[in-house]
Amino acid sequence: MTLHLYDSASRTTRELVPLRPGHVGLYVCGATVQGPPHIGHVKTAVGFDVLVRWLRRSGLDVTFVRNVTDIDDKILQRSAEEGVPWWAWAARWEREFTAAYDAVGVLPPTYEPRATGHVIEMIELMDRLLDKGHAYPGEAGDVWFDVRSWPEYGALTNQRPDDVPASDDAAGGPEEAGKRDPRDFALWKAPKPGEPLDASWPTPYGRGRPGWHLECSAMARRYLGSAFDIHGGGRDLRFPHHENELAQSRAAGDDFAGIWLHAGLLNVDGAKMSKSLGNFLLVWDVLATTTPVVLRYALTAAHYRSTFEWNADTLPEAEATWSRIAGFVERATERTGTVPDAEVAAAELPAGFAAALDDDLNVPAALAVVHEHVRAGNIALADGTPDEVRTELVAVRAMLDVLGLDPVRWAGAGDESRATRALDALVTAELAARAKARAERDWATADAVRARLAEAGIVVEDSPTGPRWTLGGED
RNA sequence: GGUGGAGUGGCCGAGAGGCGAGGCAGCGGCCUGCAAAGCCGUACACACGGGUUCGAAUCCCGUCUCCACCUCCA
Repeated sequence: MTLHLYDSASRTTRELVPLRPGHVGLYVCGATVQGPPHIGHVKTAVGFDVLVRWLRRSGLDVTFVRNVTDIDDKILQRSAEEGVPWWAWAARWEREFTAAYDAVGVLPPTYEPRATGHVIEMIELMDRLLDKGHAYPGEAGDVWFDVRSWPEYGALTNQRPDDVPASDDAAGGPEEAGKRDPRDFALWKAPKPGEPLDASWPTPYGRGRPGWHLECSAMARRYLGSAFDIHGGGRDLRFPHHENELAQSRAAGDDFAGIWLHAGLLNVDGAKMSKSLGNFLLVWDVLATTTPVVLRYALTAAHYRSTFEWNADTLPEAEATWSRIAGFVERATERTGTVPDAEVAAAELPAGFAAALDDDLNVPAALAVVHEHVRAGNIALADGTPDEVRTELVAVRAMLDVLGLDPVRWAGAGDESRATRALDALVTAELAARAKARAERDWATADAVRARLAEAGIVVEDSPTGPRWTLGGED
């Protein structure tokens, strides 16, 4: 079986057949950097990260482009309120997004183009649309897409053109003067009174700045070509953003995306996050209460297309499940020795796992296979041979690696620190005292040692090969 | 109003005509000096009402409820 994906344009599941054999071009709409990232942003990013990892693991060369929208109405407005140049405001939040993606293990894209760096490409695209009669300049210097000239408008979101609501671009403002149809949307926006001069660029139609939708069409073409394999984004972007992208690119003569992927959004306590409901979760606030890998696990564990229902149980449950998985990998590694990353990357994956991911990235079903192998590994650890333990360890790590969840990689270098070695020496001394007491059947002394260590956040577990210690959970 | 998605056991969460995915929690057991970890066992689950079928959580009709998008959205 090969990868099949649910294409939200045709509303069918389709086999991914790369336009260029062995290569996949992927464009994902990134953030408008107007404020700090919330967990919904990283939820979507983690979903596409699994896609990228699986494509690469399947032997495909992936060119992954994820844009940054670094200019828009809200950025101009917020930065003005804060008295900061708009470009400094955008750069600040762009760095925050990058840090948040890095924290949860989202691999960086091949390229991350900014809207403001691609005005030339946007002008070229507008020229093509103007030449073909699909765009026209408005009276105030804006450039509009002519919806009536494009009968396919509405195709992506299954709307008949007549049902498409009126565009609200500059609704009621003088900018709208000369608009031919209420549904026409802005390709290019003339500067509004009071906007900084450096927020506009010269064009053949006058100074102005990008309309939101234009940048993605222009940048996808620049880096992936006029036709490419997959276009992704959050479900909220289907209309108008992606509908408009599709219309302007196709009207300009580009084939554009082959498959459209839309990630389910994240609800908190049953409703969309909003500041007024008080259920708005910033990435940094969540990471103050848990570890990045637990957040990653929680966000990875649901299907990418489902609405993610976040509630108070989400993190504790993810923590419990993650501990089970990571605990096995840790114990197995202690038993068999470290498995080289290269061996993990080259290992054959269990068929059920691969089949699950090939079926529209069914991560929950894939994780069920992971758990089956964790159980088999635990059984081998109890009464199997080292070879059997190692086989399951490699399988589990290989599968988790595809999901961006290999515990060995997440454990990081901290375990080898001098502080850890010093702590190990002290704990080992304590455990030696406990072993002596146990040998003498002095349970009170033995339990006192264990209690003292527990007080310090150190968990002692006895195993067939002797006691082992770990640092306990966060709290 | 238009468009799309969803309702699965105490909770989370896949599946999509016949074999009870998986996880978390609970209960019983094994192991342990006691624990922990692990293992084994443990569930009249598919919103409601009809229908099709030898057989429906899955297909059809109807009803109810929830969510999202409809020019700020990931």
